[in-house]
Amino acid sequence: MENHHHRELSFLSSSGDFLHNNSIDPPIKEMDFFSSSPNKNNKEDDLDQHGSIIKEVSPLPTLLLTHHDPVNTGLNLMCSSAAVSKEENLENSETEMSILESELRRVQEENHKLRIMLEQITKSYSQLQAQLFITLQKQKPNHGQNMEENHGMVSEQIFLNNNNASVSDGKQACPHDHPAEDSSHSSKLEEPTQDLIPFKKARVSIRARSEAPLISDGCQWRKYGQKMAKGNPCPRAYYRCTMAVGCPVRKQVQRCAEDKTILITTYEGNHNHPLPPAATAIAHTTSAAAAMLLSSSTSSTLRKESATGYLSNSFPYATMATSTLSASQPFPTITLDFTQNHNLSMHHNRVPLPLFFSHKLPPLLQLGQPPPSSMVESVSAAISSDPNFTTALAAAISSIIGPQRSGDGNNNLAGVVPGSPQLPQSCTTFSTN
DNA sequence: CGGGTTTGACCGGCGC
DNA sequence: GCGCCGGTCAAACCCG
Repeated sequence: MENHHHRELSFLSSSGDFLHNNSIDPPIKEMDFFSSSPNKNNKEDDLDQHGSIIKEVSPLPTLLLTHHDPVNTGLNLMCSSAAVSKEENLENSETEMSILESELRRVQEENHKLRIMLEQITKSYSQLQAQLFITLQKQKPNHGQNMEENHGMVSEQIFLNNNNASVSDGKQACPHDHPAEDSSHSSKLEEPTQDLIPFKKARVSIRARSEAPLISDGCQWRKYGQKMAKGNPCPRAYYRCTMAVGCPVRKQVQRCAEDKTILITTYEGNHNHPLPPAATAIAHTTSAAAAMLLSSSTSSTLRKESATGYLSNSFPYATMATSTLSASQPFPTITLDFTQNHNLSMHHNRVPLPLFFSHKLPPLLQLGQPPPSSMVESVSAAISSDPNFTTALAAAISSIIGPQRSGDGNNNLAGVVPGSPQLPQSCTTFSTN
């Protein structure tokens, strides 16, 4: 667990470093607040002599302070120069003090902003947890009531599915959707068994364009089967996670029948072991999607048009995808469609890859647009173009907070990361470029 | 030789 | 009951 936590920190830290290289605006420095970069230099030492106050007031790391090199340089010169008179030293000290004071005020302001941001993040996090908790509670009490609720859910999800086409072009023809099977499958949802094992059946689908036969998602997979699916000339491959013995996570990989450049990868289940950062982030995202799906399934309050917003609030790069809910399949499924981000690119100047996909996923770099020349530029573009950057930060923090709180069993939002069996098992479909 | 892939067989759910 | 279909198993095969 500790090791896992360390990995999460490293993941975020690296992101912070990328951000730090962008000298556009203060939020970049705010990300450095979470950086554990051991950046020690003389300037920091110099500041330490005067800066006990600074350290008490603000926990901001040295990276933030080192932005103001002239101040430190002046200190060094002042202390080392024997030719400077006492008066000049005094004057310089006063000047320096005023500079430090203004610096202190600025840091305090940034600290205040950080606090506000953190509060918002915590609030959103709590809301999501509460929503998930309510969902869990609703499913336990009496099945009779749930039957009625699910009855409503069925009709609603049928409604949602009927609107899928308008959200995701070409998706109808994909075997995952089977629009023609709506009636038969929707009737299944009325069965009590759906109430008994709803989590086990939850699925999330993500579609994207990819020439690669498989995407690298940070996990290790072993192929255990391949089948020809009805209505699709492309075979469906079955994989299971081999990162730990007995890990229940499985995934299916299949190309869309209509557009074979679209790769559909499906994840199912919760990992029972620590995950590498990339896989963790994906697991968070997919689990959030699954949680959202399950929440909507039971509460009947979440509608399709809010699905993307729901996801983008907790995992902002879901805004790159079109979210759709469907009850047309044997398992309730949510689809994150990344095949349409050429539209998004009109709104996001250069939409970088989801941070959590990381550089380990080169295929995803081909999402319909030229890849950024560097992660620095990617993140810079994200900052400058993505108004939801603060929620991106929230996602990153969630990936840290989640594992830390796993002990209490209630605080894991997306809980997929190591062992949170009480949380919904997700099945996510990735389509990559 | 060990680990991963391939592929036909098998199983269970579902509709007719 | 039968057939279809999705999902899984496991022996054979491949590869480094």
